[in-house]
This record gives sequence, C-alpha cells and structure tokens, in this order.
Amino acid sequence: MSGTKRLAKRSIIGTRVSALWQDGRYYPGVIRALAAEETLTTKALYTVHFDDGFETSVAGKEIIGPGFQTVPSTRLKHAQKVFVTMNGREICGLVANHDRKLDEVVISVKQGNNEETTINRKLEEVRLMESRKSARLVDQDTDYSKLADLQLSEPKRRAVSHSIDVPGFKQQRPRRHRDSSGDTEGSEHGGNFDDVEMMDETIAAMVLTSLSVSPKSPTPLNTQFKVEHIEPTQEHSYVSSSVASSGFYSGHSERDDPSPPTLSESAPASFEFPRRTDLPSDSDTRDSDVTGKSEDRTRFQCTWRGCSLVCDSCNEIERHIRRAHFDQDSDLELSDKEEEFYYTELEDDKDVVSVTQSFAGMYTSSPSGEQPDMHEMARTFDHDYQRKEEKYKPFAHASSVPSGDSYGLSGATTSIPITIPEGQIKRSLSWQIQAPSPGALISPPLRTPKLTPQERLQQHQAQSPKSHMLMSPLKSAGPHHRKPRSEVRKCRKVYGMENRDQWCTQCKWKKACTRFID
DNA sequence: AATGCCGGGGG
DNA sequence: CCCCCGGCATT
Repeated sequence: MSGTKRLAKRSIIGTRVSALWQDGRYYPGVIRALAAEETLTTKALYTVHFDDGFETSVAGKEIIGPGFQTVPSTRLKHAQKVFVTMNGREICGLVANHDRKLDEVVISVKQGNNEETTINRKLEEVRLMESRKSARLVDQDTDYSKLADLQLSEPKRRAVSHSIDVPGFKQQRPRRHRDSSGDTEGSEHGGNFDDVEMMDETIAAMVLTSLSVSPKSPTPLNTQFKVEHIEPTQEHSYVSSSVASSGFYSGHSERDDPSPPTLSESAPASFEFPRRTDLPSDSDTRDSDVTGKSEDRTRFQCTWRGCSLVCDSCNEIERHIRRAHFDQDSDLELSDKEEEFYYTELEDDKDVVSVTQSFAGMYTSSPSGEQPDMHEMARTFDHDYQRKEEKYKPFAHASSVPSGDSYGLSGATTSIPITIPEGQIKRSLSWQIQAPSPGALISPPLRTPKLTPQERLQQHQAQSPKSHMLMSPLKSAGPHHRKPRSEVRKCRKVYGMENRDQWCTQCKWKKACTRFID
C-alpha cells in the first residue's frame, strides 16, 4: 500500500547467530550489519554484536545461524558452550572434547542440582544457540557451565539497563582471551590449525605500542576531527587495527589474539563482562592510531571496512590485507595483486582520507559508506550494500533514513545507545558515492572445485553486477504490485534446491525472499 | 521452462 | 502464527 518495498520480517540483520570469536569459540550475538559485502576475492563480513556487548566483524563462514552455516565446520573447542536436546529438553553444556573423525562431541552438562554428566552427540545434533528462547534467557542464563569450570573469579553484577554508563571503568580490551584455565586443547590433536594461538604478551605489547599509543597527536587536524571519533563503536577501528597488525607480527593464524592477557578473563568469557556501553571518550589514542604517525612519506592505509590500519610500505599493507582480510596468509595466492583494491596511499590529503576512512571503519551502527576515498573510488566493486544497510540502520542520520523498518535491531538485550553528534560527520563523508566502473571487475579467481552453498552464495554476490540509482525515497516505482524481478540473489538460486533447508523461511514458503532483499 | 512471489488457503 | 501451494508475472 504505502511503501514500495515490502520488507520482510527478518533480514540477516538482526539475526541471532553464533559467531566465531578470536578465541576460537562461538558466542551468541546478533548480526548487526553487513560489514563488507562479498567481493571477488573475499568473503562477506558481518558485523556481529555479541550478547556480551562486543562487536566485531566476522566472516560469514564463521557464523552459525539461520542463513549461515548450520553447523560449525571446524572442530569445536573445549569449553565451547553448546546446546543439545536431551529428553526433549534443551540443555546447555560445554564441549569437553570433539572428535571430528568420529563425529562425536562430548559435552558435559550440569544438571539441575549439581551433578555433572557427559553426553555424546553428533556434531549436527549440537547447536550453538538456544533454539527457541531468546534474549531474556541469553541474558539471564546462569552460566552454570562456567561457574564450575573455573571458580568464579569475581562478583559479577548484572547490568540491568543496557544503557548505563560505566564512567570510570572502560572495558579496555575488546578482546577475549583464550581460556587461561582449562583449554586443554591438546586432548587430541589432529593437526588442528584451527586453533588459535595466543600471542605473546610481548608481541602484543609491541603491537599495541607501535600502533595505538603514539604519545602525542601531532596532526593539528586531529583536534578538529576528534569529535568524529567519539562515537559509534570506537572499538572497531581499535580492534581491527590490532587484529590486522597481529597478522604480520605473528606470521600465522589469521585470528590471533594480540591483546595482553588479563588475569581475570576467563574462558568463553561470555557473560562475565559488564555490558559495554560506548563512552564518548578515549578518542585520542585511536586518533593517533590512525593519523598520527610520521607524516612525511607515502604511507598506505587499509581501506577495508572496519580497518584503517596504516602501514609504511606497500608490502606491509598488502600483507596485512592478505592476512587479516583475505582469508589466507599464503603469499602465493592473489596473483593479480588484488590487495591493492583495499588500500590506498596516504599523502598530503591523507588527513581527510584517513579520518574519513577510519570513521567509516568504525561506523558499525552509523550510516554505511565505505571507502570514501575518491582516488580509489574508480575501481570499486559492488557497493550495493550501501543501500541496503542504509535501510537497516535505525539510527544515524535521522534526516535521511526512510524510517519505518526498525526490526533489524537485534531483538535482544543488546542495543547500544549511540548518540551521534549530528551534522558535521555526515557532511564530511559522502555515503553514497558509487562508481560503477564495469571495467574494474576482474574475473573472479575461483579455485573451489566443489562449492558449498556458502560459496555459491558468495559467488553470486560477487558476480551480480548491479548498481542502480540509490533509492529515491518518496518515489514509488509504480502502482503495480509486482515489482520487476529482482536480482538473482535469491535463496533458491544461491543455495539451490538441494539445500532448501538453508533458504530463508520466506523463500521456502514461496514468499518474497528475505535474505536477499534488494 | 524456470523463478519469484502474491494471495489465499489449512492446521 | 507456521506452513503450503495455485497460479501468474517475469525472466
């Protein structure tokens, strides 16, 4: 009737999922946004807002949940929290051991009283999320599992309101730690590289030092830009730069954990943290992280969404990109130097660029807009998601958001109140630039003989050559109810008939696809 | 012919 | 609600 677009009940945004965290375990959370759409060479990245307040980008393949993998493809780590059905009831337990070969997951469960039992399940019987119950429980759920696993290290308090500020106490390190207690990973190694090595404290320290703690902010411009750094999930740029750096400091494992160990961070640290509320402070370190470095030379900045790492040499940055963003660290791949699509040189104008980008990187819950860098713009790929996200972002520029669809909002306990200083920020970035330059598309270097549904999906996304005008808000396309057939990115196409179970519900019911809305 | 999905069922 | 499907428009 009114809207041109009938939006589905659910899109990926807002989907409850369980996503892989740096510690190699999955944690419950909500898809917050598409952090980086599929490109020819890379997997889609989603911004996942974990129930415990953290937020980070996760590759689609590392997300379990409706619309994503149904079952983890890797070995479940010890102490991974899982859910299984036992006697018709869903119970929660911790993985004690997972034998891939035997397809056997040994789970230890705490029963009502205090007896602990172990059960064996097949991988596909194991869920990483509660099946039905939602938010409240996630939040409430006494994590028995953990309680006994390690003696509760500190009196935890429950944050009741989600928007309380924690003035003096900033969750400094947005990263969890590999279980300091019982991550007896060793139980059966089968050459599992899926495990995440913890980084040396030393190295971590170095990294942090070299990156984020430049003692002063040399650039005069910084002051002016400070404002822009204060809000949306600041940890974003923070996180990613350290992730990034870990990439080339540690040499292996794409997902190292560079943060220095903190004593009390316990294993799957899901519930121990006070809810993190974004505080408008602490902008300076990050500032320098991005802008503040030696000024006089060409440097390179990663333009990957959510990352704005700056490197001094072309090689470094490419390496970083390869490691941190492409899923591979082998140097052999990417023959055609695709990395160069993801970084940009910083020179005189770098101030603008980097600030802009870093902002774009942090945006998370602000209007999308990604590489606002005009130079590189010419060779952009698919910017389609800009439009999409535009619609899902409930907050942010109140002026231009069409309003109306706000269900993307994590139906759960975690919504961070974000206040964006209206005005300038938006101005300084142009959200919707797009440069459809068909020539810029390289033929995808596909090297997968057999495609999983996921990969098909990715291909599709990568290939679909769409770019039209950005929506004109008040203009309805026409009076006809059937809109011109949309893009070919529908569940059926993407997943194929064989994988019907992966389709979005709507597609199954022959309704309008909710997964690939356009 | 295949796809996308509306409108209209039934449980 | 959840699920199914006839049928039609679009490709």
